[in-house]
Amino acid sequence: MTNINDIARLAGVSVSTVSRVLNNYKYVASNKRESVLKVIEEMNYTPNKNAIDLIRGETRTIGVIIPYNNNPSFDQLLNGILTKALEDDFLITVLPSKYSKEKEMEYLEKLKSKLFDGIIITSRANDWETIIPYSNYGSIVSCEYTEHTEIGCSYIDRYSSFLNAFQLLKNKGHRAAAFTTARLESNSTKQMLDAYNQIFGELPPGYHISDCQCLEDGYEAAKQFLQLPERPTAIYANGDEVAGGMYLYAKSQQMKVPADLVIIGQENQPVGIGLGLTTVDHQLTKVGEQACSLVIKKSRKKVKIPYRILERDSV
Amino acid sequence: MTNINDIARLAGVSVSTVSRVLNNYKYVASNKRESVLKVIEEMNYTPNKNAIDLIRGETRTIGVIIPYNNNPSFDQLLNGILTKALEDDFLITVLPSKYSKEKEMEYLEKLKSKLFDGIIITSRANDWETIIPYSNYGSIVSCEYTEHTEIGCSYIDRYSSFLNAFQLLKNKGHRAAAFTTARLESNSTKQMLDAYNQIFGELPPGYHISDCQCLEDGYEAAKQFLQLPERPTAIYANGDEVAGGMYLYAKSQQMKVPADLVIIGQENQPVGIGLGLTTVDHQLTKVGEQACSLVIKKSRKKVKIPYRILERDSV
DNA sequence: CCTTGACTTGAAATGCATTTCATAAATTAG
DNA sequence: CTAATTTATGAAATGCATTTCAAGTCAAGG
Repeated sequence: MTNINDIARLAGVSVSTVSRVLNNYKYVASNKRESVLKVIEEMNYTPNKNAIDLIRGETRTIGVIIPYNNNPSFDQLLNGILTKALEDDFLITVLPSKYSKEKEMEYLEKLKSKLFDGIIITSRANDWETIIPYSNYGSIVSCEYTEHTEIGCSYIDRYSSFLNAFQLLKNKGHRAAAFTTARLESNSTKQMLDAYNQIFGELPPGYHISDCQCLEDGYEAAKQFLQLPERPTAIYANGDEVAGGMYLYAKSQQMKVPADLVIIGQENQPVGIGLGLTTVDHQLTKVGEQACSLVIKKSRKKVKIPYRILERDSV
Repeated sequence: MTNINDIARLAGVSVSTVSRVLNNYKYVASNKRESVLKVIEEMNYTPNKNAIDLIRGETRTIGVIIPYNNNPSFDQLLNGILTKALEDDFLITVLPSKYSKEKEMEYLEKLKSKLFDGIIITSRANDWETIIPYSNYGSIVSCEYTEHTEIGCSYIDRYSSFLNAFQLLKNKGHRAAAFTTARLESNSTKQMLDAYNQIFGELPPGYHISDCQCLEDGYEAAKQFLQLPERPTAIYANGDEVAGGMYLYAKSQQMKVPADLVIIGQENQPVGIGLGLTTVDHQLTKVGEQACSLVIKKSRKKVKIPYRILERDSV
């Protein structure tokens, strides 16, 4: 491979001058600039990006930790992040964690090793205490709210959105509701339980199923809910695909939505539009865009993204 | 920042020895190894990955060119790629192109500049002639078939799948079918037109609408199709989300699927499962996995991934 | 005519870790 | 008890481009 020294030699100038040409520095005699460019062209030379990143100490690359790479919510976040990164000429490296603490640390180590200028954590397995020291090595932005001042946040007030959704159900005359969540130990699940308690009081046994991700999970969850002795009249699903599965199960039992069963979904996904499901749209694409914007600006601001409830025909 | 020289000095050894410890080289006296590790611990040292990549000449990072980052088909491909990359400890950088030739070249230049060990092209804007020279700088794998021996391929025989889908419709008694595609100038569209011609002969005017991506596009397409003087009895949609939109439009017109209108979708997406749409599943996740596997192995093989038709209730 | 500021250029230092080469000591084999 | 390995270590070269520093030229201003 030809490098900057070869170019300098062949063009009869110093490497400094070649570097100046490469970086469009003003003060280079035009004849020298010409001949350098000519040699670059002839030798088909491209500067080595690793050398540049090494000396500049930055890579214009952002790492994005996502637990699952086949999950529509994280796809929405990633979509927003990519859009913003493209605008500002940053690269995005996707870091799937499967909620493994070790994998997560491995990725944070890569921030420390100068591979990324910053990291966006869409969801995490480790404690903040473990993560925060790494904010010394690059900007870290979270898609979940945290008090810690070292971490920028682009977040949703989920507690409030859950409160609103449950209130909507209560207003329609339901005295309880079943619901699904993703990970049992997540912050989001905690907020869900709190919001439920706030609106409906005690949760009837069997009214909460966790680890739901996809349409099939929703189908199974609905089956379980509807086999309970006190079957729920309303269900909140943590995603429209999950809600879609519930809808299908209800249909298979000759139940009508919303007459026999009310379903409310989340994230405004295509299947929800298709089935006319009412949904709580947390606008994850916007959350992603904002997160990316914060990490690029090395900002530690806390930015709340508004959610909205899209009422369709399932409530 | 502390570097390998600092560690060497503080541990009273040479940088070579520190490097040996770092890379678990066998022949290091255990007492020296201990003291090096101790200093590394104390100084909270992490080697600079850019320096390592520079000298090793490889990054264990693969770039993935995708035209759209909010498209379910490309999400499926990416999903497969990420799964395989995680297994083999490679990183994935997502490179959105929007089918811009310039952006694409920019990304290929990054391969040349040693930022990536290889590139996966899920779909392209440039000619192969323009792309191929870059295969000298790293392995390039395409998710579309090409004769060029420089390029590895993990591909689907779309012509065959379209042939099969149209034959299915013909067998059910349809004498023509309308269909949607993504980009008009894509290879896939060409194959579609050829397959149509093979099965049904000449395409009735207005029976092909391009640039369809999402549910809303499908809704609009169905509207246009069903307003034609000779309205089609069957439609092939380039994606289940598009098909979902068609389904919705048909419903809005009090039409029954499949009695009044037959719809066949593509890629086995959640909305299709939800609506019970028959679909041509090209198994894009597998295509992605295979593509990633090829690029990691620097293989130029041509691997055909089998498709399958999932018959549900819309045909 | 001298000073000042705008140009122009190259040598050398810098960023950081790996790897080759040379050397030497300690074992093992014959 | 040699010869051949194995073990152990450091100096120096290597990968590559940027940036600072020093120094020189040239033209304009006073």
